[in-house]
Amino acid sequence: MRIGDLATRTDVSVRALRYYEEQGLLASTRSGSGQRLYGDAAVNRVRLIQQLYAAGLSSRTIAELLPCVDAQVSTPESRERLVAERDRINTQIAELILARDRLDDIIDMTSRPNPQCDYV
Amino acid sequence: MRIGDLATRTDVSVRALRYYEEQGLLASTRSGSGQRLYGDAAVNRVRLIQQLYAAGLSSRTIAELLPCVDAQVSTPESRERLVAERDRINTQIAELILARDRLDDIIDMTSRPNPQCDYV
DNA sequence: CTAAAACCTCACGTTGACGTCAGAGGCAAG
DNA sequence: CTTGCCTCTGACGTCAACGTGAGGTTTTAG
Repeated sequence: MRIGDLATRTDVSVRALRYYEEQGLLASTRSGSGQRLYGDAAVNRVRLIQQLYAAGLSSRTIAELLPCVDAQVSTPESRERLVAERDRINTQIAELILARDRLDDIIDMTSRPNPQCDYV
Repeated sequence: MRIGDLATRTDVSVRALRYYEEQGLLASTRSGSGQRLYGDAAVNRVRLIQQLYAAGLSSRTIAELLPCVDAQVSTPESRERLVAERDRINTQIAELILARDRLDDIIDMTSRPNPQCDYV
């Protein structure tokens, strides 16, 4: 498939896909005229990349991680890295839950008609 | 207290505090010579701001929200905004959990000695 | 055959939350 | 009174993940 198809299937922009390649996250073969060609596996690859981005990992970090995923092997260093990222995500989840609860409080607080303003 | 003290107490940079003021998030009185002065309440204010930033809200959104917090009143529009942000955070939490589980899988997968490589 | 749509490679623009440096003034201690 | 730290206001720098346009080639539909 060509880049436009992959973009449609993954709901990621063409520019982003080229960027992923530039960052070493997504490989492609080229047609005779130089157009990028992808196999079906690229769809899941892009989804994985998106998921890792969503988790707050940088291109650089993802680039260092993907070879482990591909080879299904991790060195002590990369494992340490993976665990560190997971812990960071856990921390971030906890922060988000706190913030959400805080927002809930604010919503409750400001939604309830203020007793001091009630009349009759 | 002066800005350096507030920075120390909240573990937020002096530059960030000035930025918050610039964005209308944090008020200060001024000394005769123009230095910013803060009351003790500023500490919690900054913490709230940090929490909302951590939740992914922009300065602009926070600026529109804080008056509601202060007045403990929300208009239908601001309430809608608050609920939308909370939902966004919930979505983000779900995404993070997915990503974390994915990372866990990767960690497991790459940590377990590969059976195909075992010998004797 | 031709026009539209998709693709290519530069390469500069964007955005947000600050970092950082410059140059100048303010303030408690010795 | 001066040394040293804190503070002030600009104002430019940063960084990441793309967006966007230029200028040109390729593929596809009719």
